[in-house]
Amino acid sequence: MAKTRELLVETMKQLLWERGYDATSPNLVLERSGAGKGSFYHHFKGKKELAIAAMDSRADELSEEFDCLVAKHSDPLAAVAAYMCQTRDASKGCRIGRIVQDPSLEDPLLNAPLKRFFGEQHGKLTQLFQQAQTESLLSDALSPEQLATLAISALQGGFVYGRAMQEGDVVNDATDSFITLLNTQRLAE
Amino acid sequence: MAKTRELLVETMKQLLWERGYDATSPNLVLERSGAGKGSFYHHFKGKKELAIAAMDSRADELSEEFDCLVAKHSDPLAAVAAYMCQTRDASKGCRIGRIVQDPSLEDPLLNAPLKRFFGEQHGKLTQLFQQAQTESLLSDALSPEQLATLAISALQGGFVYGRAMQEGDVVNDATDSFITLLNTQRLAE
DNA sequence: GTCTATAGATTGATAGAC
DNA sequence: GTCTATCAATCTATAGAC
Repeated sequence: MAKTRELLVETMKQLLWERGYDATSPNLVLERSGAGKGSFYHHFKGKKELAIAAMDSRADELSEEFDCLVAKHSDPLAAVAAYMCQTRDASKGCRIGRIVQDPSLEDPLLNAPLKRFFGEQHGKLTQLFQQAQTESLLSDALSPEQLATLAISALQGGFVYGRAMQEGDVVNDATDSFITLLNTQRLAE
Repeated sequence: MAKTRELLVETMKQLLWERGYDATSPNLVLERSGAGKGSFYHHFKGKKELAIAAMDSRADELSEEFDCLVAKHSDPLAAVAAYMCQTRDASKGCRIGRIVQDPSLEDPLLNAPLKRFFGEQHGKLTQLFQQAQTESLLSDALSPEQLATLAISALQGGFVYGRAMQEGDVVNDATDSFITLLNTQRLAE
């Protein structure tokens, strides 16, 4: 079936989340998906190509989740808060940021989906903060770009810190702290 | 010489920084240090034991750096700012946070040095923020613990985001943004 | 399009001479 | 305390039958 390709991509997405790129072998993908080696190398040139397809798919999925969540809020700062304060588990790691530190990710081809995702995410957050300032909901002590950078970093760093401390909840302490600090910059209407 | 052990630890520290734990093979340590396999397995039970020694050494080194820097500032918020805004390079990664996401770091023995370091760092930062609030230099909109969590996360997340974007400077955008936002919480004297 | 068998390199670790 | 030679396992990938 043509679905074998899709099955391999979905399995790779799961394994990239659980173990990252370097620690995920083609054998592991095949064992978990039930596919055979021949299928794998028929659909993909190798591990790298499959991983790129999986990361692109993951990036699209997370982007869509973000857009859906933002669409539910007319207040741009409420949208940011809703995004940041979703319940997460640092022991599992970020579905996409999890991979960033793998040595192989220095390869520009492998890194491209990550760069695209984080770039787009930064743009979307910048736009929300920009809108909040335009609507006089937010002080201009920081630029929209600075706030977007800090939002992304607080989230990604919360995952790192939480995993190091072996406490999955810590990632939400980090995001909650960011939102609390951000709320001190709200302007009265 | 007894210095071979020390040489292996230093080489491992460098490689853990450059490549993390899983991607660093004993062979690589030996090749770079010039030591032989016999020496390695004479001084250490294996890769894991060497890595723990290297991480403990790194944690002590970074802790000492932090203490030296803090000792130079009587204003606790100036100390935090000086620490956060040191020039860093995300492409190299954090000398210790770099390793957190490696799959093998789920092993509690391997993770212990990281947990110790980040725990201590959080304690020291909490104390600085606590002191700032006691001296009425800082608003109490956020607890000292929350601010410490956010400081650590902004730094670690800045490394992740910067590496994903392949722009080493981005880590300092993240830390600068945190300090700028923190400074809005300074109280007039 | 899928399978099994196998290749060649590298992994972490051990053996045994010196 | 240090060396070289070697091990079994695993890695990414290929070959070739069906």
